Amino acid sequence: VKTVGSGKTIHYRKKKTHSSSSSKPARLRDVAREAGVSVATVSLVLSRAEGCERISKPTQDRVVDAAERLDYHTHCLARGLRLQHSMQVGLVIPNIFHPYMPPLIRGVGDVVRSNGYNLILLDMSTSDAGEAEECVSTLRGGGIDGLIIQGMADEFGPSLKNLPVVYIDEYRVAPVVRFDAEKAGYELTQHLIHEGHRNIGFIGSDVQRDTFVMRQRGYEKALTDAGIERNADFMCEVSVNVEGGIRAAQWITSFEQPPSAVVVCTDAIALGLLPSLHRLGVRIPLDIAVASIDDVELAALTMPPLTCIHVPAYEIGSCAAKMLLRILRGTQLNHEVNIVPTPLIIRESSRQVNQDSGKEGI
Amino acid sequence: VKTVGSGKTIHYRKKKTHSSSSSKPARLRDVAREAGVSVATVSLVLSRAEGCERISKPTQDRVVDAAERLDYHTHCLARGLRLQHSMQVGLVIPNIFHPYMPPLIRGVGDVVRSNGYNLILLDMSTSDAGEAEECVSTLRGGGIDGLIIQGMADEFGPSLKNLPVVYIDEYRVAPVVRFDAEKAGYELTQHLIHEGHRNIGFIGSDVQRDTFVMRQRGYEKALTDAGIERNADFMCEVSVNVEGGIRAAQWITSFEQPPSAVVVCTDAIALGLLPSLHRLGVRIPLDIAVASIDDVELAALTMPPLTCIHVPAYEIGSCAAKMLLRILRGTQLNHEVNIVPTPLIIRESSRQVNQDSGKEGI
DNA sequence: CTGTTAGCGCGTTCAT
DNA sequence: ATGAACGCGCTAACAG
Repeated sequence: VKTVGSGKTIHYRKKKTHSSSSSKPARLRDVAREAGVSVATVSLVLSRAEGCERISKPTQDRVVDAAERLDYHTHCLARGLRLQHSMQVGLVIPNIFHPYMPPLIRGVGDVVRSNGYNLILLDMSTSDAGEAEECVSTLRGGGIDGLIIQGMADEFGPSLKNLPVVYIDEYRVAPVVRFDAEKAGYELTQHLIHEGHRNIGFIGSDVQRDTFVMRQRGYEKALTDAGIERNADFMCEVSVNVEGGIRAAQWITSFEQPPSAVVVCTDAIALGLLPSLHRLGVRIPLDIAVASIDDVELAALTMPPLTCIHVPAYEIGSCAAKMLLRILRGTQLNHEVNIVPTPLIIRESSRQVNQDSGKEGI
Repeated sequence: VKTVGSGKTIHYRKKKTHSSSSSKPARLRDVAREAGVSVATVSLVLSRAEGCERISKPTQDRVVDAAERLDYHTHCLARGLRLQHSMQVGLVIPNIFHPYMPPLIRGVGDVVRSNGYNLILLDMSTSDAGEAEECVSTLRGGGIDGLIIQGMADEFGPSLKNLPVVYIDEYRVAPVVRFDAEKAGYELTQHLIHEGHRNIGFIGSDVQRDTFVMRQRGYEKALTDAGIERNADFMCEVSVNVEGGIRAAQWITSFEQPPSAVVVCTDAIALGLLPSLHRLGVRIPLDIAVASIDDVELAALTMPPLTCIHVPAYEIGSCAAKMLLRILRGTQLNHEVNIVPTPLIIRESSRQVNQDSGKEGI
């Protein structure tokens, strides 16, 4: 019986079931009692899996056996508190509905999980600006060891102080992994020019994220470099989803003299655009050629198959996760900028002549 | 200076920066010192947001002010350890690539987040059976307060002991939220029968989850009830993704006398099937009518638009989350089975006559 | 080789 | 109205 301070002992939990098959989960001390050793020994044996010196073999066996019997599982919170890490990383995304997201999330998830970390998904689609920051603020205190932020760098100001962060698809922060969005817009436009188009439109995003600004800049630069004058009438902004594509189709058909080709800033829009144009009687690529950025899985299966800049979402996610893990292991990479390659995939939506079906995607 | 036990004091952290702008995050005791009160007072003021009696107004202000100055954030792990909850729930899904998942995830996320919980996403796509269970096992100890499991009930055995769980789309466990998959298969088949079809095929899943078994059972029952003999040749099993749809298209075109209609067990397959059939020269619904289950966003934009049983993924997710929260608040609902309605959405892919485009989805 | 115990940061009871 | 101290469960430093 120990006596501390003023000599009083307060019992928070009156019940002290010594039974080993209690409904309460087993604790370290329960295992220690069951195995007839101290908690330190149990901790030593169970934490260093297999690589545990100092403790005799028979003792180890007794401990492992006892833990098994009691169905013991380390208490994450207690362990985390002691070790000062939660083994959790957060992933902040603006919109889980974009078909670009699932592979990106899986890329992050695969890497962090195989390294013992859990993934906290922070889908900010339905949140206002302040909520995202507040949400992360809460997590700051021990909740997460690091953070990956896709396309929402602006929403987080000083609240990220002293928290390891890796960004995705950003241009004014680091460390970051992204593809060259300007080059993507440029190459797509250039491709359409090579196909003989001069009146090329651009369907942009109504949210002003850096990656979208760069895509548009690439489009504009390609026109300029080819000596083609820009026509502001041929540019529009819609929401980044299927609805946006539907609206873009209406926009295109509203012209007396529509562009002969359009660059779409992202597949999420193109996926709505193509079927909508088809229903409005616009033939692709005969009446209008279409090219887009992302190359999500379904882009190869639109009618006709969609010419795209392929953005490797899974690789981007896993790369970001790997970078974050390096930071968590102590490496400083404050200024690292990782740019992943984005090949141009030419399909029928932009080809003038070759109309034979049945080749792509099957 | 206090003396406990053998009278020795070990200093884990030698440095004791009393500066308020240290790089280390501020702790409760730092705020207490800054405000000139005890930690108990600070805890009292900061935990009960605004609704804090007992403490005088000026003291409260001093505390709040000090916390603000030091950029104090409660340490999740410490708080969780003390309160015996992590304020985190897990969501286990078999495959984030299925277009049914994003709205479901968001449904869960919205509800839990607005109740102060974080969402740990456990995407088991790339994991073998044991890994899923191991993963959850680790989380068990304090890591999560509850769990939502979609379509993977079999993978988890006794490891879920004493952990609040809500299932989605399961048939042999509870509490659960699901739609009536058998009715879905039944109504779709019945619809095709009403459209005049007799030779109706079924494209099933090659993984044997209950929901898929029930969908097939509904299809079979509808045929039986209509007095149509089942033809095993008209049933196949493919992987639940776009590739599966592509393979299903090849399967259909391999018949000399193909079925005049098919029920597809899920949109993920149908999304690959439709364009593939189109490329193989099969006209829909003229040569073959198609109907599917899920009604994901893009189902309204296929060519032609896809007849579906609409499954409200967001509602299912949010319903499961609400049920879990009720359990976490102490309500027992061990046997609750929540079945959400699934309307039949008839579109052009199954209509024999009405071929006018431009009505659906725009 | 094993046991004892401080302390991670917080919430809370009891005493003042 | 406020403060002192315990303990949530675990790891690690140190004693034996």
